[in-house]
Amino acid sequence: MKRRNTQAQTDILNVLKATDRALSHEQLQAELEAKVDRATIYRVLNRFCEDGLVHKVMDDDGKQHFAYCAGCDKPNNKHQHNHFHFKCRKCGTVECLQHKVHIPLPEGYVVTDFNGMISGYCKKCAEEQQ
Amino acid sequence: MKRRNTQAQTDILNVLKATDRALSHEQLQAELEAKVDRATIYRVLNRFCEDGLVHKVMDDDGKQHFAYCAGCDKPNNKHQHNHFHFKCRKCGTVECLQHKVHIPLPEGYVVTDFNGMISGYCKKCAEEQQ
DNA sequence: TTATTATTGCGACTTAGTTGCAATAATAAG
DNA sequence: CTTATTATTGCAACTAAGTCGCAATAATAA
Repeated sequence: MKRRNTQAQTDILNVLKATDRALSHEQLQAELEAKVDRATIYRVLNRFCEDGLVHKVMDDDGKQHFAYCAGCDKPNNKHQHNHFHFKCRKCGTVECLQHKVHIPLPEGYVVTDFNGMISGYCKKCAEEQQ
Repeated sequence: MKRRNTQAQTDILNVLKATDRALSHEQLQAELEAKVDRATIYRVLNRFCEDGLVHKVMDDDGKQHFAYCAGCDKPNNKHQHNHFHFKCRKCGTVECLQHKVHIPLPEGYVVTDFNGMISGYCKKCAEEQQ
């Protein structure tokens, strides 16, 4: 199953590369100005995840967000997304936090994925709040 | 809006108290042997969350899980769920990890919620794996 | 230029969770 | 104990996110 170069894919990747945020499908579609089909966007994003180009984060409403892998660790060719994300309850942006975490696991446990999400108010929205 | 004591509520709370796991709606319903309506279960669980009796965790498939608050911090009457959860990809159980985390946030940011989920294989399933 | 097959778009579908509303039942009032 | 109040329940309908099958399209290879 060899990958092909398509307009949809480069468009989507460009949108993701142009921001340091993790975008929801909705936000992505808005940026793309509805030029790409819903289902296609999801399929492209999932392919990107498989290829390690992008990582997926789940917010606490159960919505997927996708971010271009910029500052992700890659020890021995394996992607690691052991950083947290912050979601602002007001403006809805999801951003990657720098801080890397290592959680000690009970003996014998094997990790495959990491999903860390903190919600609250970003500086701008917190100030506007009262 | 005063709370009332009902059968459904005590049943649900008892199921949650009887385990150290975070249960999905599905798992809970199985334990209850379908005696309680789907919508009611969700409503009861959300009420428990509001009252700080239970905490909600999102797994990386976007599914909610609920756990009785046993080892949760309560500094000045405010609940804190700053611990991680581990979800086994094979048996599907979600358990609370002891390790508490503190993530440094950019200045001016305000935290309201914390959701940390690690996926992989628990000891039992990891051993059975190969 | 043609053949192969990955990718797309469309629509239908699934699953998790929510909501409106009438019926039920826990508590308060008499 | 009886009645009134209203929180809670059950049901069905709904919503929203994400997936899937399939025929049409379009990258790449031949």
